[in-house]
Parts: sequence; structure tokens; C-alpha cells
Amino acid sequence: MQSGEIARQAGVSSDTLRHYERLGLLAKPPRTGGGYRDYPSQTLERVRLIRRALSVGFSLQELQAILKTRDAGGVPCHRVRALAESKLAQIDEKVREFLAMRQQLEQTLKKWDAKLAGVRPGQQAKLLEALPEEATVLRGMALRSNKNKNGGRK
Amino acid sequence: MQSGEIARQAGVSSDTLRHYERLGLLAKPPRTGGGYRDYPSQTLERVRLIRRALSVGFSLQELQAILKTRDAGGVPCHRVRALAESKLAQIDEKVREFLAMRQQLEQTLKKWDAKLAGVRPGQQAKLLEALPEEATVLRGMALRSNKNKNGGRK
DNA sequence: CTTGACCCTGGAACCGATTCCAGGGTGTAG
DNA sequence: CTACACCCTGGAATCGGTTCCAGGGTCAAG
Repeated sequence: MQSGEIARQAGVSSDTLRHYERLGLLAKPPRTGGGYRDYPSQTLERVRLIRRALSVGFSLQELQAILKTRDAGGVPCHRVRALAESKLAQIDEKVREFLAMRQQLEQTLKKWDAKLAGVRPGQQAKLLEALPEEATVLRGMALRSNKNKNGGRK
Repeated sequence: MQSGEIARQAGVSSDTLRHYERLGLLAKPPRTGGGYRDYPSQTLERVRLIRRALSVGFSLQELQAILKTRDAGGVPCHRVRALAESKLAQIDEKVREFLAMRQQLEQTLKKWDAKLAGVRPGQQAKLLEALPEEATVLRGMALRSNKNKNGGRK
């Protein structure tokens, strides 16, 4: 199978495949006469495995270490389990942070609406001044959802 | 007040203040004879306002636009309100995504523990293979909490 | 005069996963 | 021979907020 084929089936771009290969997550596949990658069919499952692991919070770096151990015949299972457990805690932390943020924002919106009702049109309501205490700042935490950046195959 | 003073009081670094100035969130302050920034006292409140807005999900870019309008005497209030409302929706989306992730991971952990119990020590349990369907991937979404990167003043 | 604390500048590094780029080759159908 | 789709490379860009850097100046106390 050549790269585009794997990419399509796994729902990633072929750029991503090359990236995984660079990071050592995918073995370097044999090449055809023309220099094209000729992936063995198990690669598809491997890519899917990586995607699933990513989707529950593993990082490429972690997977790199784990898969390397495993490909060498090692037994990283307990390390994997421990890692997953810490992921769970981290997710909980994130959720807590977002909920705190949400709470602040919702309160703020209520306050603002009351305020806006009492301000003449064309006058500054100074909404931002009415923000509550600075809570935990989720630094560098983009809110925009980036799910469907590459949804369609093009 | 010079930069370190504002920084301390607002709980940010003076690098951050310069950064905000570069982005146009803070007006260029007058300088002392020696070239030091000499901030008017309102700047402190301005910085705090920015921090609060960040903490509920506004971006520096958005704040830049809003504050620019406002400083020019404009009335961005309704835009601000609408923006805040969309933030709320985005937060909800993020929470949903994280909870889905959490759910996946928790199920997975359970499955793994059952599996580990039945595998002889020293044998690969192939935990990663047992990951559930790839759900929504929170791409580029670091899990590590970065709250206290600069907690203490140094 | 020296020490030490503070400030200045603009540009680059950081995080992580992915994407994009230019400049070029391969393979196949018409 | 010409399109056209696909593949190759490695290095850089992206996102956002912050931090870090080198190389230099200011200012007060001792």
C-alpha cells in the first residue's frame, strides 16, 4: 500500500504518516522501484492505534517510547497503565479548570445583562471592568475547536 | 511606577507587560530621563482587566480590538457580550470533548486491569490494542497543567 | 569606584501535532 | 507527448501566550 492509501484508510494525511515515521512511531517501510513507500498492511492498524492513543491523551513522544520498547520485545504494559492513569487525573484537572472558567463567564454574562439594561445606547457599559477576580488562567489554551480542520479528504 | 512595580502588583512578568505593549493592549507609557517606563497608576487596573479577560477565555487579539475601540471612545459592549457568549459555547464544547476523552480512558483502564490480571508477568498485554474507537481528537491539546509556571516572583 | 538591583531592546525559543512549501520525480491513460 | 494524479525531500510555518536571550544602560548604596 502506498502512503495515500494508508492515509485515507486511517483518516490522516500522508504528511502525518511521514511525520510519524520521522519520530520513529512507524518503521521505515520498504520502497518500490520508483522510491515510493510500500507499506505492509499492518501499518494501517499501527496508525489507527496511534490515533486512538492520541485521542485519549497520549502524546506522540510517549507513544514513541512505548512502541519502541514494545517493538524491541519489551513489556511496557504497566508503564502504560500508570501513564493512562495519570492522564485521567490530568483530564479531570482540565475539566475542573474549564468548568471554573465557565462558571465565571456565566456569572459575568448575567451581571452584564443587568448592566446593559441600564445603560443608554451609545454609552460605554464598561463590561470588562465587571469581570470577576482573575481565576486560574488556562494559559495558551485555545478555545476554538479544531476538530474538522482536515475533515474532508479533499 | 516602573515596570517591575506594575508587574509585581498585577502578578505578571515585566516581559509580559512589554509584550502587551507591543500588541497595543497597553499604551506606550512616558519615559523617565534614563529611558525607564513610567506607568500611570491606571495601568495596573488595565493589566488586571486583561488578566481577568484572559482567564475567562478572551484572547489577546480580541482584547486588542476591543480595547482599541474603547480607547477611541467607541462602544464595543454589545460585541463584547456576543463574544463572551460564544466563548461560553466554546468552553462547553471543550468540556464535552474532555469528558468524552475521560470516559474513553476510564473504560479503557477497566478493560486493561481485567486483561492484566490474566497475563503472565513478562508477557505483552497489548494494552494499546485495546483502545476504543478513535473519538474526537483534541489536537494539539496539551494535557499537562501549566498553572504554576511562574507562580513565585523569583 | 564597585556592587547589585533594576531597566532597555528586538528577535528568537518554547510547547505539540500537524500542515505547508518548493522543486522535483513516477506512473499511467489518452 | 501531454495531462494529471500521486509521490518524494527536509525544513519551515502554524497556533498563542509567555519566556528567554545577549549585550547594554541607569541608579542608588557602600
